[in-house]
Amino acid sequence: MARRTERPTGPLDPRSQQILRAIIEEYVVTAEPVGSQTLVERYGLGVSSATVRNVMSELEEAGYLSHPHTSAGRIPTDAGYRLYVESIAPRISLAPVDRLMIRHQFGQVEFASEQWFRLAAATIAGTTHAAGLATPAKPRSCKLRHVDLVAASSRTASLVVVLAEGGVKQELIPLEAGYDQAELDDVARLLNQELADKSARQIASRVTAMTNDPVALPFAVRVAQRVEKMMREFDAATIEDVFSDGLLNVMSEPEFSQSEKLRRVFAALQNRDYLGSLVARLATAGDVQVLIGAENDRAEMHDVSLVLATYGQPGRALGVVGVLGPTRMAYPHAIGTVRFVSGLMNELVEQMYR
Amino acid sequence: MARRTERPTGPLDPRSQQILRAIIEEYVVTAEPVGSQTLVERYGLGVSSATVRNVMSELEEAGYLSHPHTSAGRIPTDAGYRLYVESIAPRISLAPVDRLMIRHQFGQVEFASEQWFRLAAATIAGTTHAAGLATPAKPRSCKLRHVDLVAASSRTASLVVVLAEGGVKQELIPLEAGYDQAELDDVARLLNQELADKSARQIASRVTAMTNDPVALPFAVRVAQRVEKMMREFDAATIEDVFSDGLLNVMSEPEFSQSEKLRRVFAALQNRDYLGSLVARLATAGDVQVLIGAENDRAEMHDVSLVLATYGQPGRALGVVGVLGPTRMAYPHAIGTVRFVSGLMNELVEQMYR
DNA sequence: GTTAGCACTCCAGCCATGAGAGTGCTAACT
DNA sequence: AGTTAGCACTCTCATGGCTGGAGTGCTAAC
Repeated sequence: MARRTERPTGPLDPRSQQILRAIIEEYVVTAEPVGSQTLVERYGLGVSSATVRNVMSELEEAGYLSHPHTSAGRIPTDAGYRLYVESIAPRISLAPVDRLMIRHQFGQVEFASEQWFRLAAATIAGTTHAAGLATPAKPRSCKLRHVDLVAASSRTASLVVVLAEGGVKQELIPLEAGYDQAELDDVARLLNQELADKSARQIASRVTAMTNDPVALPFAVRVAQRVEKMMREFDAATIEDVFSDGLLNVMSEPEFSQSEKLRRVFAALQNRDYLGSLVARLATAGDVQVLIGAENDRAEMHDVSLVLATYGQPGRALGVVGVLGPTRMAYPHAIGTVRFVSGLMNELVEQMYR
Repeated sequence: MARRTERPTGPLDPRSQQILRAIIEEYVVTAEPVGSQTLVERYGLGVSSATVRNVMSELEEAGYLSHPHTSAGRIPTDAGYRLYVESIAPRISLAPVDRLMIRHQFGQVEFASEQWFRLAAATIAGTTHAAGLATPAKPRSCKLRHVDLVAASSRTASLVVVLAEGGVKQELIPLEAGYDQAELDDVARLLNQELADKSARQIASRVTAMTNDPVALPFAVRVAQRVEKMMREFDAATIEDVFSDGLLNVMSEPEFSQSEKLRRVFAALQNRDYLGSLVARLATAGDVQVLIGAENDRAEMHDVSLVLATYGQPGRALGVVGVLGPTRMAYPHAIGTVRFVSGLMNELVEQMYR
């Protein structure tokens, strides 16, 4: 209680910061509690282990470190990582070697935009040895560009919907009567007149009008309803498509050798709503965002950290790239990688949309 | 050595079979070696534990059972499971409850064929509590139906390729000059004349002809090359798209609580070639195929079993559905489910392609 | 061919033990 | 006042011996 007054409330003095940093960097590689001895040995601190112990106990009291048990070394708390990340984040930039490697990988794939985000996830997973996440840059709300009807067999047609923003979706649709391609073209032309360049909402109202129109061709109405449904799906599916790569990397981390925790993480990732809400949160923030352990809303994610950044243009298309790894993660490298990749993706999107 | 002559070479007598079956069924639920005592208690064998012990040691000598150590119960070997599966496989049919449930789930999704195979994987994972696998029914080799060029921005166009078999693929393509939609339509019309209803091979030769044609429009040639590339990808990507669901289920099995083994399995699954070769093997077999433990080529898969079946029509489109689980797996239910789902998928494909 | 009985084997859990790592405190030093 | 050496103390982890129990394999009797 007497010590209460000593509790540091303001920013840490430089030495404490240095020690915190050393502890984190040591722990990140060893995955074992760090003792005062190892610290003075491996990092040139210029003080004795006793002094380090004093500092460590202050840091613990301030909430930046914790003790698995008495007489064990310290491990960083989420707050410790947070402080660390904030102190280093602004001046992180990725090593030239890594930049070069990533650039090279992106050089391979041309303009097949569908593939960018997969590549981003794979690249991130590769260089960080954690899991890479990426979503395609889906437009906010999209307009129909063009509808296409192609006979696939005598009983089915393929309905292709193309968006102004470049997306495309295809479904099969049954035909009762023996429509031939010319008739399908007529229907498609009609629908394009009615629906092209309209948003999902506008299409919905046009389609209800058509549905109630007694002279409308029933087949055309059916197709129109289908188009409306597909447009609705486009709108809803902002982030449905999270691509992840390298979850296996995370599996081999020692803290996840008992698979139960990781199982929960996987399960949480499959929940689309969760990632959707994350992106919503990110959309406002400019730079790389780091969510450490318990800073994640979900209990399942309390043992992992996320390093995320958006890419694309706020008005038009927005996607997310990021890293998922243990809280004991090489943050500088992860942040550097995510920052660099999101920048690269920005350029690519820029190039794409003029 | 004296016993050598007693070694059973022919089929097992009924009682031995019954005991083998009981051991397997007990082991499948408990995941612990099965002793002679428990066996006579829980299964009405009508003989004493000593007799069971005799039979068990015969079964072990024949290679159907094994011993983790002396004085432990028996566990089935891969050969034991194999015998068991073969003895029950022909007369397995799924319980009406399960049939109903699966039918119901398939009732929800309409004609969006793209989604069938995902649904199949999810359904299988759900009812078997193991991992569900499914590939889309990709056509053997496909013909181009139709090409579409739509301006996406002043500098990019969206190139949509539609296959006769109903597939669709989209990529962005850069425009240097300020093409407008009318010009794009012209190019598309030209390409459709040249390339429609042709296979990937035929398109390739047409495109080389165009490339060498001095009067051909450079932009049209570029697009044609792109189309050719996309067609090649369609052809190559027979099985690239394996959808798996419920790998988490397998993670929670006791034999995989040390995650290393499972990690290997996941890694093997990511290798497309492996699954491709599996499908090739399957294509010839009519019914459900079961691959137990070491029967899998890959060492990584020696601790898991696969229950697989094809669906679709041999000539046209072929896909695979299946279960991946521990060798200690509820085979009857898995086989029943896979058989039923593949039948259902057959019907759906039938309906689709007339 | 089947069964009861029994010796034997091996594992899993338990406890005690000791080494090692690391702390926290106190008293001396600068 | 801050730093350091010294030391007692705590806690974990690996080791080894011990015991109970489960299950087998064998033998002799039915």
